[in-house]
Amino acid sequence: MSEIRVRFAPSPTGKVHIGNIRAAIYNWLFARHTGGKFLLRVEDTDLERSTPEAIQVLFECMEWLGLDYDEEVFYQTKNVKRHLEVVEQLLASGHAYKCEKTSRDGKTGTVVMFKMPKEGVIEFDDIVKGHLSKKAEDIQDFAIVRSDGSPIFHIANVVDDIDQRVTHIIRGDDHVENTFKHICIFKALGASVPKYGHLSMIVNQQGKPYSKRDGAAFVGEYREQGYLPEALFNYLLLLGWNPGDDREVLTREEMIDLFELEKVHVTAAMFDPKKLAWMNGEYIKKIPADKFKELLKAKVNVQGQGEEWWDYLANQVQPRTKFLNDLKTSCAYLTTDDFEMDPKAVEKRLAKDGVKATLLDLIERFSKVEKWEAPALEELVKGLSQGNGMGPWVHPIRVAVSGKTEGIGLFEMLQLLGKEKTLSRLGVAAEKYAK
RNA sequence: GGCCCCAUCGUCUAUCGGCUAGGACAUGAGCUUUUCAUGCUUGUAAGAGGAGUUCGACUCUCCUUGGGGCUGCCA
Repeated sequence: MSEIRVRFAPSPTGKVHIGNIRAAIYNWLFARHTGGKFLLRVEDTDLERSTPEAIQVLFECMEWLGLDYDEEVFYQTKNVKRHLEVVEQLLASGHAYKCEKTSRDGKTGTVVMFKMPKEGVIEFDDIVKGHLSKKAEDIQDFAIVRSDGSPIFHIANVVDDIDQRVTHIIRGDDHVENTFKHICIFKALGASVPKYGHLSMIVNQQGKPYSKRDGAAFVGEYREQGYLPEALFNYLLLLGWNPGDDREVLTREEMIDLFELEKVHVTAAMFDPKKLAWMNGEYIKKIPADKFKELLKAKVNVQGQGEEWWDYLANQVQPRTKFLNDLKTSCAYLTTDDFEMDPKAVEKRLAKDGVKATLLDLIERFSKVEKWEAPALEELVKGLSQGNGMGPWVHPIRVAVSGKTEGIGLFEMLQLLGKEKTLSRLGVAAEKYAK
């Protein structure tokens, strides 16, 4: 019984497309689930785009998502000699022939063509798409070596899969047609044909392949925007697969345990940034409190506060955060007195008749408070409202103190700011904005 | 044009012939006697169309329609 071996074989272009990385995720999960090996092959035959930097980006994306691979990285360019040897073999056995051809851009030269069978049916059982077949006559001979002598994808891909002893090829839908060709190469070489699983595409709202025009299409962009790798991983996994019950947020262990290629969907899936955002929030809530506090400290620059203060803030902020990158702006009022005032908020809550009097009254009352803590402050304002809504007090305070209409609990916010800052900001608001 | 594939709420999906068609995101309403980017309750919302098989079809078959992929000296 030979072990299961799968590979992720991207061509490094400097960016890793989400559809591509989903294929990597499925390969990885399949390998981990079955106890097989997950291999990384860099198809770097396009010398112009395959720079060391581009390969580095690939590695970083893999690592960010926790896609660790077994065995050494396999570089396609290092196997060119083998590719060409195999072509000689095909030439000798009559499975390939040389031919004069004119390319699209008008260059004429001699290429090596693979000779397709002229009759019969080529078929295979795709693990996700089911039985697929095609008449041999519907597939034309195709080039495997360019006129400059370099091997083409089809031959390189197959030879590498043979050399890496790949047993299952899990890749994008766009390779289905190639598969019929590749199977013929495997057979011509007397090699065993691997099993295939073709993944549907990730599409945009128009049902077209998801591209950079539709939003963030590359892994790096999600990283920059402050998405958690676990959230992207989980979301991409759900785009075409589910555990068979209502669970959606899954631990890595559950994913490995439950993943089955047979259950992967055949249909294309539309990418929904909103659901990803929701999932990111779910993962942010799962961050251990201590770790979240450290992340918060890194994003929000406030000096001279103790651990207790940070714990309190983190506790307030964590459940309301969907993107770590938002922390800096959502907490801006804590880091500087020169924070931005939302004009709409000012207009709605401060620039109204009577607000000035309210604020001045509050300043007077607040300045008498000795124990500057949220519950006491809340009691005070509650007393003012006399059982009616606290809106007339709460809204102006919030805007005066933070410049926004939204954020953490108001009284918690005041406690965190401290008495002095609260009073001075109420004063500024009364002078500058209120009527 | 030719070949191949696909089709359940707006979106991701459950259903492997018995369905009052379930869940999640989004969205509407309400509650949490302050904010919401938290939490809870709740509403709207789906089987493309047509034949057939069957006691019974979202589930099986065929056709139509619609969508996608491929058709390179790209991968």
